[in-house]
Amino acid sequence: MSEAEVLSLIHRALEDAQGELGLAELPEQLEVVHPRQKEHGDYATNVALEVGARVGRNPREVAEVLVRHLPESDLVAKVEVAGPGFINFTLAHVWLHRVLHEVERQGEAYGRVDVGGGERVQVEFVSANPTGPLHVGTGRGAVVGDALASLLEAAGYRVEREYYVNDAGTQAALFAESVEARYLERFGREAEVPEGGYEGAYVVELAARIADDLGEKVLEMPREERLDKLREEGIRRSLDDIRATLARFGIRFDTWFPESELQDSGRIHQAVELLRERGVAYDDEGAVWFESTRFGDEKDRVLIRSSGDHTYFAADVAYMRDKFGRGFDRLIYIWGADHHGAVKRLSGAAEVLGYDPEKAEFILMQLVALYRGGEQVKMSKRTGEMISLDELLDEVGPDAARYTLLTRSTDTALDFDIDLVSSQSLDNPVYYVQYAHARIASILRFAAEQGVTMRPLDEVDLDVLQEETELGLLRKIAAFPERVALAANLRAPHRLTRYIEEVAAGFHRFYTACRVVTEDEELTQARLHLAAAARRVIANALAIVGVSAPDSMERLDEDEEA
RNA sequence: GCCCCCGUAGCUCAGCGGAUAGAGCACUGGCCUCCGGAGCCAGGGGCGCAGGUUCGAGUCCUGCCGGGGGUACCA
Repeated sequence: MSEAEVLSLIHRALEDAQGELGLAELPEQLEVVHPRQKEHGDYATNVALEVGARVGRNPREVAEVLVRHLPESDLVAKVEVAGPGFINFTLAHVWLHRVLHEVERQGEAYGRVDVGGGERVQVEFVSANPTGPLHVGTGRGAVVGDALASLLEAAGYRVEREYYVNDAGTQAALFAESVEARYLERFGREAEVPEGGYEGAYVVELAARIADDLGEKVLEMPREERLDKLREEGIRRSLDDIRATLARFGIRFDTWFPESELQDSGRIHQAVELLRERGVAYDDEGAVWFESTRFGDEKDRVLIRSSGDHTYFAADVAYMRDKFGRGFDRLIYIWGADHHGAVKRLSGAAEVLGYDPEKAEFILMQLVALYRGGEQVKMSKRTGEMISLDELLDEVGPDAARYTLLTRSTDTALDFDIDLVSSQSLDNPVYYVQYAHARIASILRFAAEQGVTMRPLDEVDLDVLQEETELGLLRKIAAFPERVALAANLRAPHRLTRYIEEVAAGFHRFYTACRVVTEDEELTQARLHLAAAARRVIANALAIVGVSAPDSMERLDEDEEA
């Protein structure tokens, strides 16, 4: 609202002054920003700079003209022309006080905005092969995908979360053979994990569980039937494990979409044939190829191998058709950066198939490098040398793990040192913001204990909130909706964790400078409402990123053994 | 070679084309008769290099240098 109000003032001034400025057309895009320097007010606009450049007049003069034409508003305390020609708006305190009413009125919904317009968007994430436990790298995708989905919901999109289950390709077959080997060994038979198969201890345990559940009956099956059975049993159990791990992170999916469904229904081959009809697929050396060089790829890529098996890419094309066919307006893929090569291909295919490539967004996450005690831990699913996400959660806890994975831009590679995050966990910003929340809860408890009852906001004189730290906190609280919109538009959940830290810092500063519960009843009432609003914003924002907002935290044990 | 990401404070990272570039950690010095000191305040230090676009560039474009990742009829 705030931005819109200021923008409309500027717009009216522009219309009014159009003739005087000799401006043929109004600038189509007006914008205001929050200046970095406090002295520059709450909002600043650069229109005068743009208009000045366009009509060849000194921007400061233009700014002066515009200011003369600005409509009066009792929400604006001061308007100034500054620097090269910025117009700075300082909001009246009344405006800031008003935000507390807004927070109270909207409650849990405060911060929600509508930039999505109810668009149906599907976020597909994790989608790790169900051949073993999730590891830390996939953890980043899990957390970012889930937080982004929540963020988009808060921004007015209708969101569905989906996990694509690779249960039909080469890896699934290798997995089945690996499980088979361990299963046979379990019954004393000679067997070996195939070349390129899954060597990890996980498969041994999994085979043992299957052997316990099904006994020897799988032994007698013909090979092909046995492999089918073991693949199905193995994948089902892996998915259960994956689901359990994700549940610890608070992540759930609306849909688990199996690749086998695309294969069994013949839709992968259908998709390939469609590409052929559009003239971008051809046969060569017994395989079917996609002309990805048309889309900037350095070479064409195989869709169907000469063995008759489809590649991941072929399934991806069929899968995308399926997604759009289900009526989503927008698809968001959360992929690891190691898959970036597939992006051009797939969006090329989308274009050929008549979809708007803009409607399929790819968010590439740079990789997570895991460290333990300063030493990098090399991970390989094949050899089974890896730290699972479960182990990480055991050591660090879901809140700290989740928050840490959300503090950085997805464009940045992330070094995650387990020892550092767990041993220095008190320095983790997640505790900083949770502490702010708990502190506020504690104040509210204290007030109640003192017999102070919060009056309805309508009966509280908010005008007593005039301290710099009070106003600063109010500004942070007021900014929540626009921060949600920005983070959603940028598809950047880390923008939100940053914001939460700003609110927490704003609160801590306020707390240090201002005592809430005092003899002054009016001031106490106003400050209680301010604190409650800050708590509400922290809680709502933490809910979006999926981190808990505790009402109390365990006290540090000062007497810990030295 | 080609493709993607990154290069900002001693370290880890933010930064919506705007004015005097911010946090955390680390370091130094302060702040509890009172609501939780897991806090607050103060201090030092920084946009890889070279061009270009723009009234204005950490931000956009080109080239170079450095780091990470990808580049299979693997996923």
